[in-house]
Amino acid sequence: MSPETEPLSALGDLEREVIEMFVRMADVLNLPRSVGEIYGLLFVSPMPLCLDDCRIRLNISKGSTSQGLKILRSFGAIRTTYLPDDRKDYYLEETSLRKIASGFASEQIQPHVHNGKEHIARVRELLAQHDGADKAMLQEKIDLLANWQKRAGQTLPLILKLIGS
Amino acid sequence: MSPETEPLSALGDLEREVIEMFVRMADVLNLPRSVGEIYGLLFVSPMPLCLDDCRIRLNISKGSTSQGLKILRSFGAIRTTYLPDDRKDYYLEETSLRKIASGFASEQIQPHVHNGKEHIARVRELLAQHDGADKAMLQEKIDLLANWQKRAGQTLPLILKLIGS
DNA sequence: CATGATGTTCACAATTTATTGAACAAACGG
DNA sequence: CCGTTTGTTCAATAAATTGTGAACATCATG
Repeated sequence: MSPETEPLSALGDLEREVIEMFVRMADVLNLPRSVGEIYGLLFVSPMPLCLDDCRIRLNISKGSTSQGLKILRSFGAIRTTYLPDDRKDYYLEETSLRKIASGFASEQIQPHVHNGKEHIARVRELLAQHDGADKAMLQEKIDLLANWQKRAGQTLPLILKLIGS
Repeated sequence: MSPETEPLSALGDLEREVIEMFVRMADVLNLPRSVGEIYGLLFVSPMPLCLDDCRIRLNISKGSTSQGLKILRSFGAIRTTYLPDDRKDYYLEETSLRKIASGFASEQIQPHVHNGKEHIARVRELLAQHDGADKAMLQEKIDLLANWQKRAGQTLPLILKLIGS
């Protein structure tokens, strides 16, 4: 009569709706759809789930499930729990937005920012060698670019502070 | 001898390097590569460029160029200038990070956030109809989700303030 | 009008990214 | 050791995204 809640049953309307929200978030964050699905499922689930629970309920492949769980672990969006007398890994969603955002920032965004710094250094070298009427203008532009870079780098940690606990 | 600076010549090392930075930024922001290329070219260029200048120097198609300029206009990353005695549109990069970020936020991010609100309302409806032992837990989870949504919505404008002028 | 210059659109092609599933560890218990 | 359970990896495939270029609109000018 009432909708199923066991991990191996099909998804109910409410679960599907919540999962869809996370699929959209995944899209905004440029993560594979399956990552959103898995996190969403764990989020609505009242109990920790193992790889096969996720795979079966979401009807996705073993490979995608394994990859998706790995990505979610990589920025701390999920945690592992060990159930007694069970060899399988069970997963639990992290519910602290700050922790997730922080993990995401340091794993998926910082690398780009860091890389950007090296790039600017390289551009500055090239500018030193450069001769021409436009040199002054280029100097200004590159300073502006470095300034953007700096502000972006400062803003990230600030956002995390603002997001609070 | 010294590198070319005329709009119709091939790209110099410095230009290529700067453009590559913007291509990477485009990637982070989930925009097509060509959009990054076009903005980068306008950014390093000492003078406004028209569609054909961009197309030829970047060696991309007319279609991509037209689309890319449209996207950049859509969130105010570039502006149009009119040169006397010339029917063509010339484009100039916007150099205010605040303006660009603000345009990007309202054009590319807000829609998702807005959509999210409707979604939560729908989930709440479904929860009202829902019976089961897990109802209390789901209520908490959905409240948490709504809270995230709210904080994300508040954080966006705050970021823009922090980015300053 | 006819012409040429400028810019947009859109079906198709090329490219990139995600998913699948089978082969491969690893580890446990008999 | 062997078979079973669990999870990972990766080459092949499928799906989604981006780029192309030709056809089309627009408009200023003679």
